[in-house]
Amino acid sequence: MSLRHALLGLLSEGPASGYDLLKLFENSLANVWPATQSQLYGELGRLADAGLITVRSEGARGRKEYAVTEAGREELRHWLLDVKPAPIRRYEMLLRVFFFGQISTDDAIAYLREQQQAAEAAAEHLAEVGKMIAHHQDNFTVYGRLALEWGVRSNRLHQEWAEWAIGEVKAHDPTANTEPCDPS
Amino acid sequence: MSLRHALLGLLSEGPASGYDLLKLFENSLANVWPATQSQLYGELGRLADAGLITVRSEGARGRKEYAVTEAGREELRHWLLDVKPAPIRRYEMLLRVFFFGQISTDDAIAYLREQQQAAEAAAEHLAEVGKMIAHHQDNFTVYGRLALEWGVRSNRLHQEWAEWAIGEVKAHDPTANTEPCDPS
DNA sequence: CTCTGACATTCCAGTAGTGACATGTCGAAG
DNA sequence: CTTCGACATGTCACTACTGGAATGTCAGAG
Repeated sequence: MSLRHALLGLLSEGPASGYDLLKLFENSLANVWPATQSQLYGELGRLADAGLITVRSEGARGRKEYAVTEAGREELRHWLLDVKPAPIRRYEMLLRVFFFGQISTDDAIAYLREQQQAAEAAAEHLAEVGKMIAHHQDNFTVYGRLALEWGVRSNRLHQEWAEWAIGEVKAHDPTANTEPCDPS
Repeated sequence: MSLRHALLGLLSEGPASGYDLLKLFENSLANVWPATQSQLYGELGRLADAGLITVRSEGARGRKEYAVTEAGREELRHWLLDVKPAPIRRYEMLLRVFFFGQISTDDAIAYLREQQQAAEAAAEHLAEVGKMIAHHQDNFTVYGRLALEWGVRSNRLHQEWAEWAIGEVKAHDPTANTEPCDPS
């Protein structure tokens, strides 16, 4: 049910069409809550049915400009203040780690290296986002920067963990690599 | 499609029934990939239909003991080696941060404090898991500890970020109450 | 004038996950 | 001998999300 609130939040900053919202999503919320076009339009319809938003005007090309209603604003506040965010529970990347026993030590290390590189790439992407929004000062961007910093730190964690995990895997099976291990 | 591979992975360590797998899940994989009972049984059926696992024997109370087939082992290896894990993209917690403009600074800070506490609680939970598995030495546990360490670091990140973000929010609106309940 | 590309919406089939319910067996304790 | 809790599986309705296709409008470039 979070897309619903993401849309209410975006519309709280000003009226917009489905198409506008789709564009807005791309370089902001999509980083923390992606949504496809079909999902977005569907949700807008349901939101309108529920009276949380209204069609403020119909423009050219069938464009419908939506605006939040008072009920919508209320719902958004309620969600922000009273509903606890669901913690993340699914980590496909970590799931595989449990099964390292099924592959060779070298393959496991290669997997971890890839993860490290993926985090590096993600860090570059975030740096770009940071540059793009560097001169914006709207509410949305100001607070979005908090999320951005989370991303930066998260990527660092990812990289450092992978480094450490490679060490652990090597220590557990020293035959895989040049690093010797004490034969007590 | 990850539950499929989680089950193949569990069965790779030895045959088990749906019920057994459900229990196994609880204190290991559920931390990185939760699944409900209905999902699990459903997936076992599909896995058997696909020939990736077979019913090795039927015991008392309708118990069906499943074992991986060669095709299943192959599929698991393929997934481990060739399929890139999907990165995490949904952070309900961060989504709300974008909308801090809709609530008071004090409420935003309270939200971040709650997040910090949630991370603390999660850290305690992981510490317990760590204690529980301290003396196990199976493959599963050994590699699971890598995932556990990720969790520990992740919680630390969560807490430190929240601390930092509170500072940022305060800096952005200095009228907010700075030391809420410290009478020193 | 025509074509292209951005604007703009709607619908649909399919998959994954949730939560609840229904059903039944077996061993052990009282 | 009954009842209770662990064992054990199956089914259903619902929601969220994915990916793709279909449809059409309008402005500006050539």
